[in-house]
Amino acid sequence: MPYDPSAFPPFAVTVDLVVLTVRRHALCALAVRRGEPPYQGRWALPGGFVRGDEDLTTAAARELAEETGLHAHDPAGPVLANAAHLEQLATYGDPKRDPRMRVVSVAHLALAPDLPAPRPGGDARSVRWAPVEDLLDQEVGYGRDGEQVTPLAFDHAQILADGVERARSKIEYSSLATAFCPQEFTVGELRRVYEAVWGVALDPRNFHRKVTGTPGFLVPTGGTTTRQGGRPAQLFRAGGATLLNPPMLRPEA
Amino acid sequence: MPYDPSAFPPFAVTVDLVVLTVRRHALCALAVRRGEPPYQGRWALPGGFVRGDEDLTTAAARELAEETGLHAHDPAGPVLANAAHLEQLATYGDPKRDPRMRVVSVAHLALAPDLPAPRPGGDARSVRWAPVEDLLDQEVGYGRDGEQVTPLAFDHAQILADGVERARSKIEYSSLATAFCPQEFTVGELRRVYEAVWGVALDPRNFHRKVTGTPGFLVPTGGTTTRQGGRPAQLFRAGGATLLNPPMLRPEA
DNA sequence: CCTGTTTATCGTCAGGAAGACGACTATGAT
DNA sequence: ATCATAGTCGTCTTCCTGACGATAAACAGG
Repeated sequence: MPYDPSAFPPFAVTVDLVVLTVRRHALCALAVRRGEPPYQGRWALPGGFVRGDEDLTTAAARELAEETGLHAHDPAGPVLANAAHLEQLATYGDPKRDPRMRVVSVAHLALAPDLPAPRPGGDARSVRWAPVEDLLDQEVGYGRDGEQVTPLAFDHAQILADGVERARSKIEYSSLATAFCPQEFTVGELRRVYEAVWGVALDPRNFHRKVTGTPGFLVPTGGTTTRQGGRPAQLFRAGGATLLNPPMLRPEA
Repeated sequence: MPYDPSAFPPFAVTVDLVVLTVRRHALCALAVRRGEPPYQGRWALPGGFVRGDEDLTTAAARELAEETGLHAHDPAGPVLANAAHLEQLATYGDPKRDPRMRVVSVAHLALAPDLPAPRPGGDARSVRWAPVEDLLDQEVGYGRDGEQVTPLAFDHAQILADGVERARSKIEYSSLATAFCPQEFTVGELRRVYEAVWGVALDPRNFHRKVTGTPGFLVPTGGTTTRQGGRPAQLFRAGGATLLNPPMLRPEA
């Protein structure tokens, strides 16, 4: 394949973001409202074009920062307060996925703690956190304020579903669930993350035994807190371990 | 983002293939020799441009068929003799990964049984199966015939490493290892697949208990065969189950 | 102050799965 | 006949999990 610009068709390349967080015991995703056709007025995943001199991950981190103010977590860099986990998810390139032109979208998955000030972007009406089950509802779904939130534009329902499935399976065998937690958190808060992402109830005693017994998963900080009423809980931060062995088992049924 | 062709830079989009098989107890990948610059004469992964009206998976399947004669396995279609598992792996888009122009490559992973007639493509000198450890050797590596096979062109060493890691982890919790086997195979042959992919030795008795005790993994065909000398073994084919629960545990250390 | 409620944490017990490994079986090679 | 090679069946111990009782430390309300 010699270098011949006419030998290949030009593509537009975008990054789309599945940004997940846990709010009020529910797994939520970031959605933006489209201002122009196609799919004008419909909700979509945040994203944008990759620039000519930009790496894919860089483009995803830039879009993430623009939409949420979150920084992608750099393992080599300093520990940031507003850091989110960011990884590539999959690439979607159906010739008809965008009616305007041939667009290949490299979807990324970001996991973020619940933002203390949930002010993603400047325009509150055009960006929102929505429970993923509302966004993925097969029937027409409505948000808390009664606004229609589905179906998502383009193939974004498929992308979101893939991202949710990736998150659900990845917290089984990695310590990624801590990406949904603030820097310091309790075992109960971590358990509620698992419960929200998986949509199941977990036994608090067995969960406590499992996470505290896995070396490198949690590091006690020494402090204690009462955040939900009840007995104060120990505070932990994420340990260095990234892989959980043996994994956290997701209840079947 | 209104439709404005000048608002985004054009990209070339390619598919690259990590085609893996098990030959002579070693995990091998398909490599092609480059005929033109850049990296002329170096080995690379097979791949090519995505056509203007083509889905990414379709493009990968087309390249796979062109290079190997293998068909991508379609779960809805008939059972083909020369069927390989094909899935998207990851996308690589560093601005400098191709010195000629901006190329985004959507890498795919294919798993194939050892071909009875290992004649991939027409030109035997330009296509070969090479053990992945030779291709990934940090030092300059040489193939069986003493020919230099590393370093691979472009970022293909990274792509290959990612594909190998995907295969290694995926056979843990799925029945994907059967994709390396012919339609009918013995427990011992399946075990040698695991041993080759993971590079470890497994206990034949525990392995036998595990795979025959997992419902839906293996279906006995009734026949028996002696392929390696020794007592004849039962023949099986892959069952319908795709997920292994509990998973096959990869020995640590 | 006392009691009930909530959340956290520790302990116990039975069942299942896996690693280590002995034993037996059915072929081919010498 | 004997040995080597592979396949298959069992046993035993250990570890992990799920189910669940019990205790601890906070708060709310009478």
